[in-house]
Amino acid sequence: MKPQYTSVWGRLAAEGARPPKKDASTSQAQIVRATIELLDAEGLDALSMRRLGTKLSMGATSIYWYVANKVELLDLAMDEVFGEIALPVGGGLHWQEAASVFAHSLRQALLRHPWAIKLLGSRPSLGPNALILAEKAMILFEDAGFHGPAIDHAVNTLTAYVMGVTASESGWYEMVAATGLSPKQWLEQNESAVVASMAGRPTLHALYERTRESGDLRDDMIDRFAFGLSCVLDGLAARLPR
Amino acid sequence: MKPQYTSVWGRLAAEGARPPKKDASTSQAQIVRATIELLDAEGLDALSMRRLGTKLSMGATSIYWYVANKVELLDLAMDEVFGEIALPVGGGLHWQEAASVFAHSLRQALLRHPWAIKLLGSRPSLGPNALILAEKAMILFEDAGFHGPAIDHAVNTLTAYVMGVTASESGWYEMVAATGLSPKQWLEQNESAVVASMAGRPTLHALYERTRESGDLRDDMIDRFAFGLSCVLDGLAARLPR
DNA sequence: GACGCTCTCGTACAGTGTGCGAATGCAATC
DNA sequence: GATTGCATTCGCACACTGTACGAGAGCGTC
Repeated sequence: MKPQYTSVWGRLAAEGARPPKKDASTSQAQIVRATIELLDAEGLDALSMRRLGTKLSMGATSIYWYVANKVELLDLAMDEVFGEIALPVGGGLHWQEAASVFAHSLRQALLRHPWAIKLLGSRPSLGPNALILAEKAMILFEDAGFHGPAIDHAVNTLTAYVMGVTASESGWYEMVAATGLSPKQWLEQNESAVVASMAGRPTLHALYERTRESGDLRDDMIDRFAFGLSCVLDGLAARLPR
Repeated sequence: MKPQYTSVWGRLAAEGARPPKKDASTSQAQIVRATIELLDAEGLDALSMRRLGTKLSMGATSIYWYVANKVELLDLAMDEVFGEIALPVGGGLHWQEAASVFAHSLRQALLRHPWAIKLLGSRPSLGPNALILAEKAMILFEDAGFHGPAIDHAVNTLTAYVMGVTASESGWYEMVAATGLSPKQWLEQNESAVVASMAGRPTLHALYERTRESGDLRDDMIDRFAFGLSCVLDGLAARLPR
């Protein structure tokens, strides 16, 4: 039975101490950078190999010399995003502060690259930057005093929360952006529809009113994020063995 | 400026008290049901209008009589999933128990329909079942004693956590399933690659060893889920005004 | 000059979502 | 019963997708 590679990383590792083949790897880096630019600017659906090729002034199929296929390219782009995320470990910070920095950094990276959030659910992250980050996260909670499986559980709880909030936040932004309206305009324009659908749902309706009247929606989102984050961190602290 | 509909729900609400046109809506229900069957059985990528058409014994383009386009169809399917989720409210349960039931139910629904998790990040959920669920969730935390924005924050914290863990859990299952191997086999087969990539990352490596030696991976996943869930619930409880 | 290796790209194939317009079937009206 | 009109189906076409294939270009080494 031949081995089944499920990602770039598996393939690379299996090929052994890979000869980096300098030119090829720098070209690959350029391709990945262009990919991220295109994704950031126009979204996941706008990325096609042909468009990427013209952006790079090369034929669409030439890209395949540096990259096995489109999902591998996306894996590489994802790992680049993981490289942007800060996790200050070993700097004398209290673990809750370090975890908070990490959480905010993760959220911001995902909001900067909304396409990344859609890919997160699709495939596990096993690239070098993702592994470095995972290792740092585990060290963070190990130093905090967790042991054994609890380390893994703590890391997962925190990242799961951040990924979850950020996914819905970014989904909301994208939907609004798709109409070309500002969030405030969107709320006003859809007022009748939303209100109608909320007939008989007073609690939801009250939330809608609060949202519509609030000042800056981005600020609300940050408050919301901070609320949940402190819940998670408190819950983790309560599970620290003493 | 003509209104920009961003989803089925906006369009339906704007069309006013819609004449349900009985035949059409039952056919739409059949289409949605077939869609979900196809998605469950073969995944998001396998859903094409042509395949769905043959499954329904109709031409691909006939589907467009009942459904405006593919993303609207997916919105409808998503809302069906929301309909499967239990949230026992007003039954005399302690709020933490009810929240826990909800969390497990949400996780299981998403694991039953792994495609749904990938769509969750893409667009906000505004279908009728989603709204009912949101309303129930807000009532749950209102009854628990939260006030004002904290109600919304509590709901979001809990659902964000569940969505986040479940996304990575299901991503892992999908990746393993794509190789046709069992999770145990996958770990064995990829041992050398994984271990190599974890050189110099002792903490991560220790996690890998624990995972590889553990009995049932599904059980581990449930433990992990329960750990984070209790963190979140504890954190929420600590924020209850008293 | 001949080889081999790295790299580019044109062409082609099978597939996608969906707009359009012609065709069908069926119910109500004359 | 014939005719009209509407609901519904569907074949075709278009522009587009990822990528396999194979022909070629440029270049360093014998």
